[in-house]
Amino acid sequence: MPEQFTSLPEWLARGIVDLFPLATTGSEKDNILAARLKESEKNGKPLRVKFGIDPTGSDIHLGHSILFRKLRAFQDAGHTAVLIIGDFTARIGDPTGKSKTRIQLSQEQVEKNSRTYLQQLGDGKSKDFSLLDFETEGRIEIRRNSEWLENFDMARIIDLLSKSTVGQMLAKDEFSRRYASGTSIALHEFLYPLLQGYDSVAVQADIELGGVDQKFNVVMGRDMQRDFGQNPQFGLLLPILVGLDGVQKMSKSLGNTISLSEDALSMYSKLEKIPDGQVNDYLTLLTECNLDDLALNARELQKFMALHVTAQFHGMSSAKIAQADAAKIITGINDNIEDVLELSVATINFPVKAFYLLSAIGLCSSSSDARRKIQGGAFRLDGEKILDPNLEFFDRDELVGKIVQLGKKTFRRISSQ
RNA sequence: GGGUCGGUGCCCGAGUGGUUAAUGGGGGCGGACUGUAAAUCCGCUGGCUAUGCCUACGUUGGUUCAAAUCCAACCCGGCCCA
Repeated sequence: MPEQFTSLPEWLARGIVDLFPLATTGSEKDNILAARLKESEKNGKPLRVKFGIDPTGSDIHLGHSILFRKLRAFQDAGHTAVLIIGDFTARIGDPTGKSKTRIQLSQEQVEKNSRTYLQQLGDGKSKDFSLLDFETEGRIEIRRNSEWLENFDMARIIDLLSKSTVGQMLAKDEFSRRYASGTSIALHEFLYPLLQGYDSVAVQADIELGGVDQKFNVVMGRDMQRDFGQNPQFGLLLPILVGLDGVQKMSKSLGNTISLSEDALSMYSKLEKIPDGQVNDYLTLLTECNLDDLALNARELQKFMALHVTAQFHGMSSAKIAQADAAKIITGINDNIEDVLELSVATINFPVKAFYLLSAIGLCSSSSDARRKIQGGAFRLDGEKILDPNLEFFDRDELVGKIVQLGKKTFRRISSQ
């Protein structure tokens, strides 16, 4: 743990890369987060921890989960998670990390995404099996920023705009890069950081969580709060999780994600392939495991990490089954995999050709794709490689109970219905 | 608003009247290999129950036997000028 965070409790300090303000002298100690936590404990007033999500997608992956885990840690310590659904700002699109103007989403789409998000975070579930605590009174507050942004009038907007400068905006990494490279920057994109900053004012945040790429926006929140006469929030930044490729950040558009909704086997299989250099980060950011006790070689460490991360979402026993199954797949002993998803062929009309089957069943994205995969040797039925895309199956019973394998990782057992 | 350059498949980027789903690279997927992986090598990388038929080079029309390639209008972007 970096030295400057040692005054913080372990649950809070774990994994964080930046915290501000960070007092360096005794006279400023009121600004220190540690002192603030103690004070809150003493007067029994929980801190309001802001975290904003833009409902621009519908799927939460492990990369998102590190922020939610930290938010949960605050909840468990008795504080209030203020989850802001950026239903209004999503319609602008956060320019952070974007090389081009984001497409503005419709209100219906945003609403739909929000619901899916909350569901995945555990709304309605027991806190023991969910990412956030929706159960305990006072631990969560869900706000939509359309609540206060929708009815901003022009005077208000101008007032907000006056609080930042073109220089400040152009100092922001993405903007300067885009400006320099001649990519368009629409004016409304400048509004995004200001509005996210204003969210902090609206909910009177004490702390804001964010990824390191959110620093600009979080700092803007502090500026806004100061301008509106509030005590500026603390900024607490967590690293960006690197994705499956081991290089780029985990992000849906890069296709290198592990989604929270994945089944245990697929989650485990992906995790055990995380490049060696990232395994420690995964352990730090995605588990509570104590790293000091681990004296494992690289491969064992990958498996250990994969097991523990998977266990958090599926339970330890399912994770262990996934581990055993994954080992069988790797060693080529595919016949008695326990935890294979079932696949129905009830809607298929027989006789059916192999390529059409794979496509209709949803394992391949199109029938052309299925043909290519089969010709490339990716398709096995009960371990037997099938290379002819036109091979016909004459009736259902011929297939029921068999294991369809596509590539190395995808296994499905054909069910009777 | 004026001038000018440009918009090509997931991305970058060739092509500039005529076999051809469109060179090349990246990414992705599949196969081999291996400690899973990475690296390397090989293959694939629009769609269709398909040995043929569709749809594709910003949009819409036009010229032509033939257009991503020529023309027109429109839409979008960069730069310069206002």
